[in-house]
Amino acid sequence: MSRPGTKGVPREQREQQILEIATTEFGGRGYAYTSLTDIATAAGVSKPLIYTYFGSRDGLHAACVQRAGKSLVDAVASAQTVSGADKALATLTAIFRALDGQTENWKLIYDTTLPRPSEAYALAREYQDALNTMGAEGVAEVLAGSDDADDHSLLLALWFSIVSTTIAWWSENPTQTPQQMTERCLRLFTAVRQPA
Amino acid sequence: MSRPGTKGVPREQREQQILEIATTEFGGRGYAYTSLTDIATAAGVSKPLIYTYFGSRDGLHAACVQRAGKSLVDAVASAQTVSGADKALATLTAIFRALDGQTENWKLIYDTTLPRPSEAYALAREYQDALNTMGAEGVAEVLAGSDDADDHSLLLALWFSIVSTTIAWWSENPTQTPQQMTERCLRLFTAVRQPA
DNA sequence: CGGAGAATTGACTCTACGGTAAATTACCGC
DNA sequence: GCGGTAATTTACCGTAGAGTCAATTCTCCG
Repeated sequence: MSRPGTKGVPREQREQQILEIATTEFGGRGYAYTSLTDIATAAGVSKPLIYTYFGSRDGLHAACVQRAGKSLVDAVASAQTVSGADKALATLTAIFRALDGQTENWKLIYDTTLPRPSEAYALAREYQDALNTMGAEGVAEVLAGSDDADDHSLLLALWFSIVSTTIAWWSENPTQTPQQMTERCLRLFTAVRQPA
Repeated sequence: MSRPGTKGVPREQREQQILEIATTEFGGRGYAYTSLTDIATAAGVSKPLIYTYFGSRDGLHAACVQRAGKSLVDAVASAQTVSGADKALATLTAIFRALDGQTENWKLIYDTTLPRPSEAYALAREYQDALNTMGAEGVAEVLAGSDDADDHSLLLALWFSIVSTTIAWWSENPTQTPQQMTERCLRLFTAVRQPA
């Protein structure tokens, strides 16, 4: 593309730029289908530069995941109002508000093409669990009477996947506002609750 | 490994053997992380043989998906008793019974590492949809009053993911019998229904 | 103005994988 | 027994992607 030699962009700034693009790429196509060459091209930068800054493909990916994960956790935490009843639904609402505009981050953290097991998956999983735990309290409430560990385990997994699916649905129907999503979920929730 | 020349195994039989092994490999590690060399080695057969019989990696994968998909659809269809109330739960039960021993097939059809979009994904998706539709009737019932298409769309996606997640959980806790799974789901279902 | 160090790249290596060509062996009908 | 055909392999090609080396240019400080 262009000649070698510095362009005067300081490292910190380039790193941020690369992280943003890489997050979009990794999140969009998935880890398994995103090559460093792809990212370098998209970022308008050469491959060796990425290596000098992030060490390896996995290093870059890890950096993206950390950034995205922190951002999501912060957003959800600060959006979470301590509502009394129906904590689960409140958490969903918080997530919807927090996610407005960070769907790339979400897709990165919940990338299903990550190899399992792997370092990359383990790291993403940490943030998944962190976000998960924020909703777990309300979920555990539902099974207050029971002490069956497997029941809790499965219900948590289900909660997990419900959130993921809803977000995925949202990112395929992006015209929806957080407000609308909340209302929609409330409708479905109550509909399911009512005996048929 | 061994010298060329036939070993007297007829084509049909070899094909079946390869299909079985390939299903396990594709289903286990995921499409994105399973190479033909892996499969050939696991099947104790050479790569060109697979090409002669299935044409390409995608050809082999497609054959696996068809086989697995048909088997699953058949099993679920025949296990599905027309119970009156709570069709969704009945379908889940049917799936649990049908799935006993075919978790490999399930993992293949619901492989999340498939590239999207792609022929391979489209085919797997067909069977996902087919299985999905079998439960969809009960799901639609829940929203009998509403005609909001988006509501139906999201709820269907959720149903979808609930089934997937439960199966995934099961395949990580394989000591559970279908009976136990059914009871567990019933417990969770009623627990969620009761207002907290 | 000169040079040290940061920023940046083109061009390379190595490996793994999808796919192919051609040769080899065993079986089966005549 | 013999030739045709089905079954099967070894050895190879082309490509793409991870990772590396050494050279080049800019900036900024003295």
